Amino acid sequence: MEISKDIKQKPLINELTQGKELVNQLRLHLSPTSPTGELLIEKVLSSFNKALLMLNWNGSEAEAEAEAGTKRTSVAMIESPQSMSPRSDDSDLRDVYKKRKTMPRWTEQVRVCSGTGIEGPLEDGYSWRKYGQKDILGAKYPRGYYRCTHRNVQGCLATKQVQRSDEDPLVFDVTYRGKHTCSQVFPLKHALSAPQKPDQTKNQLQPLEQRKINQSEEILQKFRTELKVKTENQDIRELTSSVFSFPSTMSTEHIKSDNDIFSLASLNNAYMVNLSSFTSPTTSESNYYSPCQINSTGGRSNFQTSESDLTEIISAATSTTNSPVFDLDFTLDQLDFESNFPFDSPSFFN
DNA sequence: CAGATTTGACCTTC
DNA sequence: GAAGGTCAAATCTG
Repeated sequence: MEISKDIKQKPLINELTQGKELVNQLRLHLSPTSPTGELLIEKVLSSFNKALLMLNWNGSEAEAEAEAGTKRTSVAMIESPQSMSPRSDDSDLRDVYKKRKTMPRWTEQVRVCSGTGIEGPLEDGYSWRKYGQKDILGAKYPRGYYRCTHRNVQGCLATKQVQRSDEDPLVFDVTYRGKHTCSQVFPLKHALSAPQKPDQTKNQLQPLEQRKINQSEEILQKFRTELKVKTENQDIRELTSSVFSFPSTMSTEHIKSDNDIFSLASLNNAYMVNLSSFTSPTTSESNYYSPCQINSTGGRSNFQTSESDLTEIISAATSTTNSPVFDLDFTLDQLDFESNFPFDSPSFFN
């Protein structure tokens, strides 16, 4: 019992740790003349710490693991992408398997909402290409193998495996391997760009910079929305609703500062872990799924929509009343999407 | 026609 | 030898 709880919490703890790390990086690259920014960072860090505390995390274990993962990653990533070349000799192929073993690896369980009308799969900000599928012994459903679309071009070695759960077909185990080294700052072709509807000229008319800002906000919105997903136990739900309520003012302001380290790429990397994409999870499925969390804008109706619509909903992020019918009942507090919410109010953290 | 998916074959690991 | 993971040719799709 306790063990399974640990298993559930581990990814969350890793995420929080990574979040802290990123905030620290942001701090380093924040203009020293921005006391407001510094204050906000303090508060975000405080929230992360509180969250970790709530998880009864003593800090050593997860941090060590997260760090190990990072280091392992960097080792793996430095290697040249030769493995993508066609197998020319045996040593090349063996390298691939060696690399596979040393790559950081983590698993996420994601519950999805089924819907018959969903037009397409939800993206996680990265584009994946399916390169294989395998029937797994003892598993009802085949396992799908995906790798980064930019593997050939940029040598990005990130891969993931999507395995549908036997017990609950709405649950997918997503195993990620390696981190993205590709510069998919905005792989927005699908995920983060505004829906390319003919009548929606918002993006087309906006200057590039403004679009970037909006996209950043979308990412953060998505980030905090996604983080709720994993909060399958109610204790944490409360936690996330406060901890991850990044005010949009902050996101805009900070990302606009154009500092490289807390680039959108790293942000993307940070939240990527949480966003499991379901690009055709299994070939045998005719239904498309989208993670429930995407629909965590507080509503209650059985929500069937395209990914474009999802993006729209996320970016709109106002006061819709849709929500999944599944047991994951993340009703977001109104304040979550209230951009004017006094995030820096002292009472907020008390 | 380019890029994505499918699927059988092949490779490594255990 | 079985199982998991990857490759790559064939096929599909927009």
